[in-house]
Amino acid sequence: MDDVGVESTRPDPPTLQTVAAAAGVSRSTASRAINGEPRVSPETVEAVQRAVRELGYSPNPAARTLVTRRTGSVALVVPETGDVLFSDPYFATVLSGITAGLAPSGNQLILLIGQHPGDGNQMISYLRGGHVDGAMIISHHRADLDADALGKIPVPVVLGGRPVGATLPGMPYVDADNAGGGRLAAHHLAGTGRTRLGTITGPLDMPAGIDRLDGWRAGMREHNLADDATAGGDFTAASGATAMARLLDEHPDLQGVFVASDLMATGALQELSGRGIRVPDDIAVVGFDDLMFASTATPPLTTIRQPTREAGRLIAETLLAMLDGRTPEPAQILPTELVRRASA
Amino acid sequence: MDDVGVESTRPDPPTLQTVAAAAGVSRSTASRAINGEPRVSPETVEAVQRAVRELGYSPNPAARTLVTRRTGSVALVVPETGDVLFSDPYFATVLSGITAGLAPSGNQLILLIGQHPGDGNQMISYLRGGHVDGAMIISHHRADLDADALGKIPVPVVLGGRPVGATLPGMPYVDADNAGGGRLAAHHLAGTGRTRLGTITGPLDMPAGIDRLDGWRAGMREHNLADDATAGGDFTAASGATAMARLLDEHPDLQGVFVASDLMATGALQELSGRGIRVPDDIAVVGFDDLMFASTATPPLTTIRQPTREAGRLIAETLLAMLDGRTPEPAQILPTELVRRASA
DNA sequence: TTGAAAGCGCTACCAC
DNA sequence: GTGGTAGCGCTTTCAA
Repeated sequence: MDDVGVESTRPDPPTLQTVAAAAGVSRSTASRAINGEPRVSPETVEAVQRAVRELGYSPNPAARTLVTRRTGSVALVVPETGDVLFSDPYFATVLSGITAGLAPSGNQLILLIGQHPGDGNQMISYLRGGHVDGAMIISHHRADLDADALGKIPVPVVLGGRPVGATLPGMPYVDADNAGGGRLAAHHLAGTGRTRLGTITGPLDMPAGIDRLDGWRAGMREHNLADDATAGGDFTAASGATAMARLLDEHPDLQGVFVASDLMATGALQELSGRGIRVPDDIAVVGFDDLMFASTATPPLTTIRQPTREAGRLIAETLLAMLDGRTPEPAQILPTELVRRASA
Repeated sequence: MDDVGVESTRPDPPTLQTVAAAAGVSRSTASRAINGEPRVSPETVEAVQRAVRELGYSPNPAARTLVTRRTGSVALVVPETGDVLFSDPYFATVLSGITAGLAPSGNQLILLIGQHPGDGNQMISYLRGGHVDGAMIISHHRADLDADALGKIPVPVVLGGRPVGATLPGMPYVDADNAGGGRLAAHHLAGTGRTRLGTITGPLDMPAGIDRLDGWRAGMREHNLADDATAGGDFTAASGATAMARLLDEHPDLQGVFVASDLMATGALQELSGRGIRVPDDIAVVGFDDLMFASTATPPLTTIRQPTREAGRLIAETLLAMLDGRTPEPAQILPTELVRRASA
């Protein structure tokens, strides 16, 4: 046994060559056996598999990507800072749907999280670099979607949420029926006989913020009610409390409020409780999302349910379809529904 | 202009060859210019950069990785399901530290999240595949650390948190002084004259759970107090409430409680408030972490602060040092301190 | 069913 | 300071 190189330097990992030699076949055949191609004899497959096992071989992904032009991974882009991302259960839920949808394909999910607000375009350069086969972009704000920049992404992209302020040909999106949900909230609150109603909106540079407000206003109009009582939030609990305070100060006669997310609604409930205002007796509250918080809030939240997990799954499946060369629906809208609990 | 190929098929992206030709130099020179190597004439650099810009060239990462044997990315492994991950601000904070620590190196962070509890070993196979240059593993449970499996990872690994139930040579870790923090909590509560004290622990298959309990018990012994009142949680708010309920039922004379995380403490506070028990008058509460929740809780939490963000940064920097060929300290322990607020 | 050989795009060594 | 050339590990024609 030659023992060159006394240094305990890490040995080179086995290559396809090593495996082929050990199995007594050529590299080509070894490759075919490993990739499960049809025309390989059973005993050859067996021999190769044994060699793989014994050598602890695993294919070099870079080499494979170089020739197949497939990386086997897709990106999930979230142009929010980690703080926001991790404090809203919406993300956990949509992410679980995405991983579920992606699972059968064996693709690896690469999560790109914003470091600083507004560096969405920096992420886009990552997508252009050929690191991934496709991408999903969720929770985007208007500023994140520079149509020119997005257009240069050389891989399929699916959006979670309608793009706002940009036309993006060939870039399908999956969204909930936010406007329909806003209308549902309006109808429900108006249906209780309350007439002085207001809303706490999401960020108005996001489709989820804009469309829920639009739906709410449409509903108000249908009931001939004023739609002027609004305060803006940013989907965080703190902003919900602040907005609630402002709404109360400006409209002391308020009887009901539609809050555009459950997380903000928890903040609003806290503000109401702090002021000794009873829910729903004094003011009725309707939320949006129906995740976690809604049923455990005090009182349990009446809310508009959107199928968040299902949306995640659909986003992933749509991307997989595109990777497969199929052309998906340009827009897939999921229904929302009212869930009655105690708060309204 | 030849117009072969009528099909509007996506044109091949430019390669180094294309750039070199456009700049009137060889591939070698173009490569050096692009990688900022010293010995290239300024005018050459200029010409190459212009060609890059005009062609919209970006280097093929697979080809680069194949020859340099560096992927330019590192993995963050979190063997928790998305739900847990996204509901505890601990992760947001440690993640922000990690991205900050990684930033100067230009490495891309790849987040590997558990899909099902206990598939930590599946992630390990990803690490073995040569996709990344190194890895960080945080929030690991005993079951996630199979020493044999980890030993086969061919890249540097840094652990966030002391490994439990396994000796892992060459695998450094960064941790807070959890035991010290537990003792601090014991001293503080005992120092208020309360004698009937209990604790809500974290998961006892995690170092953070074990060590905080050990420290607490040591502190209790030093004050000659009984340490039998304990209930176990899993670091979620819900488990904190459940454990608090159990503790109250089993020890009606309880005067103070140390809860091993702020998130669990919020659950405990809710349970106490629901039973009409006043904090700190009837029962004093000390938490652990000092993130977000602690100061906004009702009442504001007295807690043991650990430098979470700093830990994240240190984890990243330690990994970078290893990628650089340096040998880091096998263990880096960060100090904890008592933060006095209203709850104890 | 198998093997030989070309080549994916890039870096790095060597000469000049 | 620059160019030629070999080769990273793999898949994929093309022949046999």
